[in-house]
Amino acid sequence: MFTFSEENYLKAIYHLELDSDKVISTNSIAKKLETKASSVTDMIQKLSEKEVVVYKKYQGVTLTDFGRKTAANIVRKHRLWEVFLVEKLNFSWDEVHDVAEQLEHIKSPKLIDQIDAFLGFPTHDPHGDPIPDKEGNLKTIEKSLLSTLSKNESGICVGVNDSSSEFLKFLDKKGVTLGKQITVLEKEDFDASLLIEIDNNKLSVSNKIASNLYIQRQ
Amino acid sequence: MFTFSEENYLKAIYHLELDSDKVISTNSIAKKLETKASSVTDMIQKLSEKEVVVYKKYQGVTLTDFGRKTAANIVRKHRLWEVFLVEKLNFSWDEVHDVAEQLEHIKSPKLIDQIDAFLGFPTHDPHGDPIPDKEGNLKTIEKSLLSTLSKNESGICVGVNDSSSEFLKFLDKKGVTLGKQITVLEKEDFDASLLIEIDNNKLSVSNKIASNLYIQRQ
DNA sequence: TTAAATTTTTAGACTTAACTAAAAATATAT
DNA sequence: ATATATTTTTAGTTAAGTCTAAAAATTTAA
Ligand SMILES: [Mn+2]
Ligand SMILES: [Mn+2]
Ligand SMILES: [Mn+2]
Ligand SMILES: [Mn+2]
Repeated sequence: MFTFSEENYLKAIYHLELDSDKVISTNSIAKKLETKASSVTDMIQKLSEKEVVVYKKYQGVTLTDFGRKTAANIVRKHRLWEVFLVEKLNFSWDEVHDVAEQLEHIKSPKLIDQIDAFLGFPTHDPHGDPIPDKEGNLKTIEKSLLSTLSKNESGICVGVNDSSSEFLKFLDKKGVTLGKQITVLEKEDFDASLLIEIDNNKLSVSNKIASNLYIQRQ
Repeated sequence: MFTFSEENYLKAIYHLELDSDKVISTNSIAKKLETKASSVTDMIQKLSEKEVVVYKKYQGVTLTDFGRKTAANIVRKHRLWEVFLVEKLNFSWDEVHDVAEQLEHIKSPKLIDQIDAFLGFPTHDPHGDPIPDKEGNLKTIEKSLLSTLSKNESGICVGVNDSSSEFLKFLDKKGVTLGKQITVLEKEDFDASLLIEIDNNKLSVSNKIASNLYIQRQ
């Protein structure tokens, strides 16, 4: 079994590997966990002892298969709990992350299996992120940042890149939620902002917004 | 905020106070938490600093109002989670305690309020124990140990004194569950065993069983 | 009421997971 | 290729929570 701290390190390394497929540096882990590089070195050495990461001094770290599966399982729990909170307990998508950060560490295989079944085996969490299966596999859907769409292209809003509470609340205010159809009406060269159509309304979105919204092209 | 360890100490003291209404000794806490008296002294001093207990060297400990409310809230969470696991996730009453021991430490007022509402504001947990309200008050129902009933008395099974998995599984096997009507047909002087009627069946129960089952007389 | 037994506290040590500061290794730039 | 900058590791502290062993206080028994 792993401590909370070990689980958080595993999850951080897992996420870093997913969006870089390179060896993960001490510093990048420190940045992600808002801790010091020296603390990371300590923990990495322990995780290496426990055979969840492969580590050579100064060479960064990679997850072993066992480590990756362990990490995926934590992410699985995190995302299933987020679905539960939204679907069953009337949480909004900007409120669930912090609670899920706690709930993901609860140790009970039966509990998470039952939550999964209770929710009807969801495949994605409230932010559009895929839920790893029990073996740790996740099927990613084809999705593109809104900022990469051309004029007149359209698609369905399927996820967010930034899932901070601020961004999510902003989207709520603008009426942008997952599942909505979006069409790019204009692209401004000047500031890379977009004029989009959503719910038969025109909405102007900055490049910052557009580079944090995932669209499934159609 | 309190650490897991502090919360467990608070809960232990709370339970000890409930079934003794005396000042609580260092040793009794150590026994309940399966730890050493010296560790208890350390922790008690910290809890005293935090003003959740009143402590004078060698004089034992009592909860302050704030401490009692804090402890009751942990028990509230524990029991609501137990109800959730049984009612919504198909756990049996002998499986829920260990998971609830973890879940009771999750910090999110909204979460527990929503669970409470989702469950329809239950008043008792799967073992018949009362669920403290948000102010920490618990209303206890009139109940007696089965062993205290006389011949020909009857009542409803409303709780267990021992909620170990072994005892609960044993009760399941014998068909004894909360809500069932029980009538005492015979009391044996020799070994204090009882012959009871339940579901139109006769069942012989030892004194050990009878002193761990709560009955609401009728 | 003194002695023995029990309970409780203190002192000192250990583990985990942080931190800072300094040393060592690696990467980058001249 | 050498100097500089950056990254990473090591060494040494700290705090929380536990432990054992010993001292102190309290309770019980003679
Ligand atoms: Mn999240
Ligand atoms: Mn999410
Ligand atoms: Mn319980
Ligand atoms: Mn219970």
